[in-house]
Amino acid sequence: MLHQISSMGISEDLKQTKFNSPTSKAVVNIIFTGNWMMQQTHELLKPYGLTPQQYNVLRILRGQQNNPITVLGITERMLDKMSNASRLVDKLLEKKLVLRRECPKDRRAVDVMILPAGLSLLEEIDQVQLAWEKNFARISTDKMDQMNEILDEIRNVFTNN
Amino acid sequence: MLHQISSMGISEDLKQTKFNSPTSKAVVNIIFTGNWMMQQTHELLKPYGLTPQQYNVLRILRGQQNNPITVLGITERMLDKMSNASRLVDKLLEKKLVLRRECPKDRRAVDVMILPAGLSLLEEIDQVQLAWEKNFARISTDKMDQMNEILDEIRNVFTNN
DNA sequence: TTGTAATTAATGTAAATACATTTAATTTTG
DNA sequence: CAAAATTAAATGTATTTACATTAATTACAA
Repeated sequence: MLHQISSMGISEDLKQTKFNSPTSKAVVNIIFTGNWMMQQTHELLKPYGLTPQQYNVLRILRGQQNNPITVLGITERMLDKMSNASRLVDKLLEKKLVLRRECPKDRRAVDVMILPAGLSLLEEIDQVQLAWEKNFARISTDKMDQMNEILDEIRNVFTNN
Repeated sequence: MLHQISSMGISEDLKQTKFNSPTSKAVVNIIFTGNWMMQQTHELLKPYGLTPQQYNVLRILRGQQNNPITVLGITERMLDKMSNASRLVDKLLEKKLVLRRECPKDRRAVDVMILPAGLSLLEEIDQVQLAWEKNFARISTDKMDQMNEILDEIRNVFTNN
């Protein structure tokens, strides 16, 4: 069960705030909705003892399909690059969800792989995540596509010019 | 139906990721773009010695138009509710950007107001912020409006049912 | 009224984060 | 080859965060 942290008030405030332009509003709106979405995810993960960052790392490991990935590789793929992949892997190791060993090709590097326990935990969470996403069913696929496109475009403003 | 997301605009690291649906992608995309946007804002604010949270509080205070607001009032309006408004106000006080005094109507509460120094700092930042937003000029106002509408709709899914 | 509940802000704290530094291994250069 | 530069991961640390608790005041109910 997800709890809303009195979004009524904040959403209201966002509406009441006067913005100079749709762009000015978008900047605040994206940050705000991103925080909100992260908070929702956080609540969803709590029963499974994972932080959103740990979850993100686990999913990256799953995406490797049984191939090991180095700590640096994880860092490059993380949503929030500033977090410390080393310590996140520590946490996952404590929970026995991943395996860590020296990389044979380069002894500076460390290979990390997801364990079956990690995979089955992810599968369990997948179910809940999917069920939760049904909350958005009333928003059309077209709209979601549109929004994804615009978000991508917004970030690209800085990458292609 | 599986949607293969073509992600021209998606950052390098998310590019490979396959999503099961536009909604699944949207969840990650919103969090990721929110982090990205926050990071941009953070860089923009660094020269002025403000964290994004302190900046947010200052803007809330400016929005009060010379009326005091309590610490609780600030908390309710903050983008990230979990931060500690009390300590944020402490920081702004150290910088002599705000005024804090006991609320005469309720001695439990504390009134906070922005000082002229705070206002002029905000005005300075406004200039830079506005200049930075010009980076998004090539994205049409219509698109920004669309996106704002969809983001609002996404959050509202949980408030109206 | 008086005691109980509630609210408001501040404080305590364990953990997480941002960022710098260190250590070890590898690559490059002279 | 040896020295210097670079790279990868871990570690140190100050700050921030999330969350619980406390202290003071107000509201409320018996």
